[in-house]
This record gives sequence, structure tokens and C-alpha cells, in this order.
Amino acid sequence: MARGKIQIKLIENTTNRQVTYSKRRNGLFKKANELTVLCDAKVSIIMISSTGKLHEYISPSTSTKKMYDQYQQALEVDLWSSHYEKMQENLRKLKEVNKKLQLEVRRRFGEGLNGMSLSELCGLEQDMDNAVSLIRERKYKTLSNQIDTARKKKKNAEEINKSLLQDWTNLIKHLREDDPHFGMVDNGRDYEAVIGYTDAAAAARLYTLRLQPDQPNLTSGGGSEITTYPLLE
Amino acid sequence: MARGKIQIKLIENTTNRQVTYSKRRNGLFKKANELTVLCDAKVSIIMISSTGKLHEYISPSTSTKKMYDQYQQALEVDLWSSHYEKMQENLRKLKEVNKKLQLEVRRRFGEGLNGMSLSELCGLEQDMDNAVSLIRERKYKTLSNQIDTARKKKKNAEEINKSLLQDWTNLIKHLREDDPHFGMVDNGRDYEAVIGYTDAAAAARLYTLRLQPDQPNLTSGGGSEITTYPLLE
DNA sequence: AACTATTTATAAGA
DNA sequence: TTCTTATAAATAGTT
Repeated sequence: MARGKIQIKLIENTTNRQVTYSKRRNGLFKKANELTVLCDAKVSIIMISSTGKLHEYISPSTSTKKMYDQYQQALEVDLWSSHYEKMQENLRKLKEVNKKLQLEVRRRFGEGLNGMSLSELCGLEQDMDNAVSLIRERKYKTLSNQIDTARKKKKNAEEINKSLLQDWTNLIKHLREDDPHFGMVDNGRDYEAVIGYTDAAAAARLYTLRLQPDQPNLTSGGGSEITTYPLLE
Repeated sequence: MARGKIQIKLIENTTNRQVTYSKRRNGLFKKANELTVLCDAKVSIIMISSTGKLHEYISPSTSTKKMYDQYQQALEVDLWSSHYEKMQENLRKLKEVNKKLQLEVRRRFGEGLNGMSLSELCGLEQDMDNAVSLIRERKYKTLSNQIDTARKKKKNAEEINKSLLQDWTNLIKHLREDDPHFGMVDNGRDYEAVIGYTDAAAAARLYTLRLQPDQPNLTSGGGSEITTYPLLE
């Protein structure tokens, strides 16, 4: 616009372009500010240069966020704003519900009863009594289930013990038949006596030990009726 | 900038102001576009006039949303995203709290007990029992307050009745003294007998009726000790 | 909306 | 970047 007319097309010379960008940017911002003052308008300008630098102008009476918010509202282009508002509404409702629930819970803890009428109190008491019955019922059910499970476990354990002792006895018998001196320890008593029938778990443990593969003489000994049992929880 | 210099200050004349706004807006947008082309820049302008109308310029290669997103990123001033995310976080937390409260309430109604352990059930039962005691206590308190109030009202009513009957007796007495035949009804009994002492309220009602202004012979009858009583709730 | 006198913006050069 | 300045462009006031 001076010292020669220019075509409005990309300035090829990078330096020139940057200078022009800088000058015209200032010009634009100046104009924007004049418009703001003269016409009581609000202007938001965001500019990004070809080198990626960002500049902005914003009228003194507002903010970039406000301008963008207004833009969104005005143009109704805004998916986000509606989303945002829905969220706010949601939040508000949730807070309300929360408040009510809190009161509900508090009352069911016996607090915050002051504002309640006699009939409300009666209703609440009734509710609570019913609920307590249900809870008690549930408790007994849970309890009886647990007892039942315990009984089953005990029974199962007893059976396993029985089988283990049977296996053990058979094993000893087989070994005796092969070697009459087997099982005699220094004090002259045999394993059965040492272990006794009082500690079945210990017997089982010992039994397992004796079945380790590093004692092939035992595991390979004539097809004994050894069985395995799943471990119980 | 033509036909006379102007001060950069608000144009008082509304019409002038709007005309200038329109002209300069075009000028600004033209400049913005030139800048876009000449310098390969991106420009977003949002303007809101004093009358609330919104106009925008946006460089062809971009969009207003993109520009403001870039603005956000570049300035690292998370303007609305943070707000938005905070809201989402808030919402999430509230929902969680809500869920817990709902479960709490449901359990206190005796529902949703399935996932609870025996000890949890025992704790809940204990809580509920305590709460029921508190509620019951409160109920009895409310009840006794109401009984108290009722007693007071009853006492008050009785006193009023007593006074009314006294007044009534006095009135009849006075009237008898003036006219020995007064009060005799067709079956020969007098009003006191008809009314009896068993229905004080009915006596009071009749008494009031007889004091209506359209029966001046009674109300004007020698200065009787008639008193008035406030109506009770 | 068009005109135009004048102001303002700015391209090119320093 | 800033200043200068010739000149293009914008625009205030008018029609």
C-alpha cells in the first residue's frame, strides 16, 4: 500500500514475509483496538504465523475464554457446550440425590431425626425393623452355610485320613513281607507305633516324604494301592 | 481517517456507531484475509458488537475450534479443558459416592446383602439395632410431647367449661329471679336438666347460641357475669 | 450504498 | 527491529 502496489498473494521472500507479517499484525491489532473503543465492541483475534508463532489480541473488557464461550453459544455450533451443560445439569442432580441419600443414611444411623414427624418416625422404625429382620435372616443363612461347609470339609478330611491310614497299613504290610526286619528303629518300635493313630496329618506328611523319587526302592515296590488326594482349601 | 480526523473514543451516536462498526469490521476482515494470503498465516477473529451480534473471520485453511485449541496448547493455559476435566473427575467421584450411598441405603432396607460377609452382616445388624433404638427413643419423645400438649389442652378446655357452666348457672338464676316461669319447656323440665352436666361442649355451644345479638332480651338482661374465652386450636 | 476528501497503513528502502 | 516516506488503502462525513 505504499511505494508500489502489491498483489495479494503469498510473499515468497521469507524475510519480507516475516516483516510484513509483523507490520500488518500490528496494523490489524491497532484497528481491532480502535474498533473496540469506537464501537463498544469486543474483539478476540488469534493469529498463528507460518513459523508457528502465536499472537493474540483481546479487547480489554473481556477474555479469550469468554469470547470463545460466547462464540460457541451464539453459533450453536457447539457440541461441546451442550455436552458441558448436560454435565453441569447432571452434576447438579447428582449432588441433590447425594444430599438426600446422605440424609437417608444418617437417619438410618439414628442421626438427623429432628425434623421428622411422629408418623415419619414410625415409618422409619418400621422400615428399620423389617430391614433388621432381613439382615438377621441373611446372617443366619450365611452362618449356617459356613457351618455346613465346615462339616463337609471335616467329613472329607476324615475320609482322606481313613484312606491314608489304610494305604499306610497296606504299605507296611507289603514291606514286612519282603523284609521281616523292615521298620525296626533303634528303640525296637515300628513306625506305626511311633506315629500312632492320633496324628493322621503327620502320618500323611511322613507318608508323602517316603514316596519321594530319590527312594525308588519304595515307590517301585510291588504294585501297592497308593492313591492321591486333592489338597483341600 | 477521512473527511476529518476522529478521536479514538466511543461514538456516542448509535447509528454512526453501527455504521462505523460495519465498515471497520469489513476493513478488519479484509486485512485479516490479506495477512492470511500474504504471509501464510492463520487468523481467527471473533467480534461481538455492542448490540450483541457476533461476527467472525477465519482463515480458509483452518477452523475457529482448531485455532482456539492451538491457542490453548501454545499458551499452556488450559482454559477450559482443565475445567472440563475437573468436572468429569468431579462427576466420576460423585457417581462413585452415590453408588456407595445407594448400596448403603439398600442394605439398610435389607436388600443387596448378597456380597456381605458374616462379620459385615453382624456389624450392619448392630448399627441398625442402635439406630432403631435411637429412632424409637425419638418417637417416644415426640409422642410424649404430643400427649403433654393434649393434656394441657384438655385441662384448659375443662377450666373453660367449668367457667361456662358457672356463667350459665348464674344467668339462669338471674333470669328466674326476674320471671319464675322462665326456662320451662313443654315437657316441664328446665334447660339445665335437658343439657345435663355430661355434655359441657354442647352446653357451651347452646350458651353461645343464646348469646346471639338477635336475642337482645338475653344479652341485655341485668349485668350478668358473662365472660368470653379465646377459642382453642 | 456510493462518493470522495482526507487520514491512515504500509512497502520498500535505509 | 525501527524509521522514513511515497503511495496505496481505508474510511468519516456526506449524499
